[in-house]
Amino acid sequence: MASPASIPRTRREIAAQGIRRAIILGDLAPGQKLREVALAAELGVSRPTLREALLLLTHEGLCEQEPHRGFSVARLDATAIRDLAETRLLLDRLAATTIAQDPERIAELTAAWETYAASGTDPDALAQHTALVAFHRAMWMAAHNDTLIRLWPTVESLSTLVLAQDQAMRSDPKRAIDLHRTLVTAIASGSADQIDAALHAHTRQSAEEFISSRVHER
Amino acid sequence: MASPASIPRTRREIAAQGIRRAIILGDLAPGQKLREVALAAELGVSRPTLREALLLLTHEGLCEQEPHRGFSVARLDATAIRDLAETRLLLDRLAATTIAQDPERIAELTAAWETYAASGTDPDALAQHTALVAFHRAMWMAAHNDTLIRLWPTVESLSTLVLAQDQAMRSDPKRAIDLHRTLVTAIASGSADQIDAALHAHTRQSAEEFISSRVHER
DNA sequence: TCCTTCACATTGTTTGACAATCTGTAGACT
DNA sequence: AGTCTACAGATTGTCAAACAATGTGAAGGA
Repeated sequence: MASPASIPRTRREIAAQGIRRAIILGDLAPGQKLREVALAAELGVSRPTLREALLLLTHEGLCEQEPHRGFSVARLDATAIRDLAETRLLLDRLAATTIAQDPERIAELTAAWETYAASGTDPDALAQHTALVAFHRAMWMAAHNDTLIRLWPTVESLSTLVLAQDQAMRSDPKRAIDLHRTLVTAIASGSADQIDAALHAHTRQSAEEFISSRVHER
Repeated sequence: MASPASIPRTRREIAAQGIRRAIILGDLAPGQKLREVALAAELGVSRPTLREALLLLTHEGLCEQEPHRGFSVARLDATAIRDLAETRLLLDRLAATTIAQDPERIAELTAAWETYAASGTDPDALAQHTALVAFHRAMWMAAHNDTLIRLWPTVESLSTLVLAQDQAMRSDPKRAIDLHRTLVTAIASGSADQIDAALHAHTRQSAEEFISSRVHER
């Protein structure tokens, strides 16, 4: 979701949302070519509008575009996944430490976690994913850092791609909720060490697990 | 420049480049509304193509779009500038420490600095800006971190906006080159403390200077 | 003076089309 | 037979013109 908090107002946004959904659900596999006419027809929008949507997704990182070869669903290798984990760790820490300095922002974060915990056990994979992503987005927004807000769409889509590439990533929902509660608690405590520990447990470990679960690479 | 290293192959890219240039040069002021028909005519492209270009710039952060109110040149307040400085500090450090671990990457960085030093004193403001930006881009690319590469366009455009908002930022070119040589040296030395010091001197101090130089805010 | 209403301007989107480029296949050549 | 070349089809990049939806500003009324 590029404009996540806001309800899509334009047909372009609706189209983009539909494609994101298809990628998350696995209906569009990484690397798959996206033929404009067919997609436009399927989504019920014109080709120019579809192209605007695809361009949006390309900039988010969900799609790729080569001149005269069109758009395709982006593909991540193990290195890219590790890079994402490393970078996210830094930025998550920035968000976390910023939040930790302001009780009001801690309250925001706690509220976000409660929302997530309430709907994070939904049996539907998409709903689960959406809830988890919403929590992380809320965390970045709670930091009230303008640059983080701008960088979020790219980070969100990269994360989504990682999840979309392998169902194995969607492991135990309850364990995930616990993991994030630990993070919220750590932030509320204000202890830098606790925050670091929780973040490592969260981001890095997840990525390592994910990579090691994949034997083959292209 | 969203696709900076590559020569623009499509008319969309040419249009985007033209708009970026106008913003950097100050021909398009922050906050200014961008009327599609006029701009399209001026750039010699059709309205749909122009919209694709504007969408690109919007995602980079150079422009903003409100539904049915169109596109305008983005505007940054003091807080946003400080946020950018803080976030860049983190990511620059990631790039720097990554580079420091590999002699080959250090060589890449050094080569980039030499290129920058050679053309950084150009009297033309645009050329100066381009050279400086190219150095920073090269630094992020030299880290070979996939996520950094993806995040760069956004960071670059935010930085460009900061520069575009005030000519005062474009201070002494020679001093700037020295500042960056210090950074390169620090990275080559591999000392984390030296890297941190150089980065602080670079990013943060520049931003603070910039903010303090501006009395008024909107 | 302030608010409402309406015409105008601009955006969001569509349709249809054409040139440029890519892709895959069939035929020519070694 | 295997490899290269040329062509036809498919797909993309771009354009032109148009219409509906929404925003904006000015004229008129309370």
